[in-house]
Amino acid sequence: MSAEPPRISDAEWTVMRAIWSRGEASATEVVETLEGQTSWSPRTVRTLLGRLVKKGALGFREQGREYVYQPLIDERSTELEASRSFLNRVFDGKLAPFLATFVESGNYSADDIAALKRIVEESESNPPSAS
Amino acid sequence: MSAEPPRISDAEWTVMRAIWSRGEASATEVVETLEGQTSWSPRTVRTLLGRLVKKGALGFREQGREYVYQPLIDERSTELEASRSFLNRVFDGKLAPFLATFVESGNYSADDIAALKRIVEESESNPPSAS
DNA sequence: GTTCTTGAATTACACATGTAATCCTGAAAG
DNA sequence: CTTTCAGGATTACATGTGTAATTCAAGAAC
Repeated sequence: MSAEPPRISDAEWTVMRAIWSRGEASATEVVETLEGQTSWSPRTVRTLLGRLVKKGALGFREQGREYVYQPLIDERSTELEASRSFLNRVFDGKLAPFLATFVESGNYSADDIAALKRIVEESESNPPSAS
Repeated sequence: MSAEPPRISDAEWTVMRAIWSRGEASATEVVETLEGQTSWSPRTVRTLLGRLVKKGALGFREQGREYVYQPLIDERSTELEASRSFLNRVFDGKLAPFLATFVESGNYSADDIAALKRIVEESESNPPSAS
């Protein structure tokens, strides 16, 4: 029934995150948000916005001479899909080896540990299905 | 000093994992390994092997009429780099939101929880640096 | 009203990627 | 020796991606 979720490229993720974080945003606002984060020309940002519209990731309404863009895809589920696809590609779909490799390298923070703890506790009262 | 680690594409990851899992492998062996996992033509597999050599991800030695390919890049560090790059793209580099989103969806196994537990315990005796 | 400006739409362009087919060469088969 | 075959090397080709420049049209400024 529903179409496949569009594939979001690397650069496009940057734009989507800017818009998700604001709820909606005009092209100019996106450009401003991304200055300092990237060194893209405003042209480039507009190109990416256009591509995201064509892909069905963004919609827009006209506000005077400008477009105000809003997400048509859900942040959480898009992140989840990307996570799944990443784990499949690199870790055969398994979370544990990802954690092992990642954490082994020391690339995590106290926040991350807190998140882990919460997850472990939760899972104890509400166990997942088998491996 | 050392060159940038090569970017490995989606299809190339499949090939790399096949070779890492065997230590080294001839083209024919890789093709055989991937039958059943993919529906690629043997041509395609050979193309990917060639590209990985050109990228510096694989080396080879001649064995009779065939090449035997071996990894030139380390599995762990390549995985780590991919993980880092993924987290940056999708989760602003932060592990905790990734875990939250991923685990919230129920996409994890008892194994994963066990891995989490181990990590939490370890970190208690050996805390990470600040966020 | 004519010109300037600014957005959106269209076009550009090289390199990456998925997915092979074709070409070339040396070894195997006869 | 001549023909065949199997591998590697080269070429193909549409689509995606990063990164913009150019064009077009309507409102803003004279």
